[in-house]
Amino acid sequence: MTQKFRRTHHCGELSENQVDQTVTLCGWIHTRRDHGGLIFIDLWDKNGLTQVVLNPQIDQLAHQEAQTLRNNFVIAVTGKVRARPEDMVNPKLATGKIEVYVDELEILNKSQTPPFQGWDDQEVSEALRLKHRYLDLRNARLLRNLTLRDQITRTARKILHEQNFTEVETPILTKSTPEGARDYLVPSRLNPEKFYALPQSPQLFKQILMVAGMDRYFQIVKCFRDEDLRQDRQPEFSQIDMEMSFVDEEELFGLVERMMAAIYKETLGITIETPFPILKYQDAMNRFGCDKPDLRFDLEIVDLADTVTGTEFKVFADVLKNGGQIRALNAKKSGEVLSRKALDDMTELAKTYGAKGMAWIKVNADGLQSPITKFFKPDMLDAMMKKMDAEVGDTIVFIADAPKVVADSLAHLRLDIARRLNLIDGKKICLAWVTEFPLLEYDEEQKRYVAMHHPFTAPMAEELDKMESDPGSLKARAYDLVLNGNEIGGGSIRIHQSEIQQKMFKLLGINKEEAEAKFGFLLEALQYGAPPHGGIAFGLDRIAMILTGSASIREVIAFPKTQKATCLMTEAPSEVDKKQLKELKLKFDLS
RNA sequence: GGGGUCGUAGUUCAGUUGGUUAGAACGCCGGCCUGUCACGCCGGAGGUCGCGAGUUCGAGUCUCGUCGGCCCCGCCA
Repeated sequence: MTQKFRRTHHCGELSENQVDQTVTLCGWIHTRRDHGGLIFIDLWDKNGLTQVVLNPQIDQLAHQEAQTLRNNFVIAVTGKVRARPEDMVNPKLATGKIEVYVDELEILNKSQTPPFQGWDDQEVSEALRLKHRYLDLRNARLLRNLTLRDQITRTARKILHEQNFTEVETPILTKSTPEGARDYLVPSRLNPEKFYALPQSPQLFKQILMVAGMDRYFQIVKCFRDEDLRQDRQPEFSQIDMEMSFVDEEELFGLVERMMAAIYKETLGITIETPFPILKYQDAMNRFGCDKPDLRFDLEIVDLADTVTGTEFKVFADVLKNGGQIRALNAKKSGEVLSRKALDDMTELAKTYGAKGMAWIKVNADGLQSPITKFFKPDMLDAMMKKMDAEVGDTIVFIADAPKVVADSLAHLRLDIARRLNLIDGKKICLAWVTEFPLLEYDEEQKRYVAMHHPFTAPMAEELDKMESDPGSLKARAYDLVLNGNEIGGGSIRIHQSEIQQKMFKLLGINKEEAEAKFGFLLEALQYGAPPHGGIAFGLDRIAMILTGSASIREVIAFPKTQKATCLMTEAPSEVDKKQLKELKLKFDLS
């Protein structure tokens, strides 16, 4: 260190206890108030602010030098801690009862005028914040977010180590595994025309660690998926990834619940209830229209098919005839809030999920108000209203369409209604397991089944015999952990027998040669004493986002990417030297 | 691939029906100031209105294209 004095304290830790001590503080000039005679400086580091005072009567030289100081300069000051007189105490500052009278001032570095003061809570465009992330990260909110994130990983590591887990690193340069998201590819110089892929998850490696007898593995690990970004999706993100041998759902759930409880306790001081409720996939879909329901409020979907069977209302009749559904939500006591305009907006929302429209009935004191009541006979209308438990002041919204459209639309309308009616208690924490997912989904485009979770997920034991006869009805030993309507983790009990794994590939339309080429190493490993095993992976960024109450995942990532997957600070991705391309034997097709 | 929205001083924004020299606040620069803590007072500098076409006597304002930020659909085993 070339500076004259070594730091003795952080800004923000001095109190009346250090009065009369000589201290050295280092930090950034947050604000400077030059009174001509006295100069006050609020000196900042990540621990807080301390006011330092330069008085020409104490040190002429330091005071003179302080006149050249500007915001954002990095300085070291040495001086005596003084108690502030009663009337000069600043109650807004943690260190407001003291100040440091400077004897010596050293400028450690100057600074350009920054484009914005990171410390302030002034609204600055996110693009500018990302370009100068080093300024932005000084903001107390972001510092808190990153600190909380650190507390999450620290707690997870602690709990998992206590439970005899070992953290093992798996490769970042690995093999491209189709089935799933797009891979990020890395060309291999030593193997021209061949590529590594960045892992979408350490899935296969952690299973192989189980074959190795590692017994309990975890890793806090970066994963990569080359898909479009969202508020809660980045191309590189972090997982708390774990896998256990000789485990079943019950044991795994218990362990995860202890980990989540510890995380809430350590980060926010909140005690959460365990065990978490378990919701079957099909029930979640029927009641909430999605597999990650927000359980902080009650509003549930009601099926009206039985009630409206035989209706002459063409829209409903046609949907029923074509195997569709008619389902509805009752927005209780929404009379005032769900105006005509609001209902129009909700219709637009439903349309984004493929609905052709949204029917509604308002239950007014003087009768029903609706564009569709005229199409129904009174007794059918009565039956519908009874089934919906409709009372004066309620609004019923209907979606009639194919099952997927009905589910998607109503799931989002449910959230929309909750926001409009203020049904969500922000303090509530609703964690739940969703289980018994279908093993397979039929992909219309590819005309084949694809794995809903991934192809290594075990089917439920009692259904093994159906693998050939009725694959579409198979259920998986897969589970998601849902927190306030967000999927924060997902996993499964895996297939540990190579015969079953091969059957699974067959169901997915992956033939022997293909399976061999893509996953041969796993199939081989499964033949050498693979224990029964299962695991789960948590989205660390999402958990941090929810625990910090952040609006976006970018608020809990130090250096996030934009929606076009670029980094505004480094300007990655960028063009590279021709020489580099040549070494990699890469050329672009410019046709 | 598609839909929406935003882009004006360093920053956050205003800018009327298309009309003279594009404004404010904060920040910045200079001066004054010994108890401020969002210090105060006085003065000053600072603009390719994202970029490119077009319409018009005249465009920050209207049209088209394009680039970028954000939100969403598709996509995300």
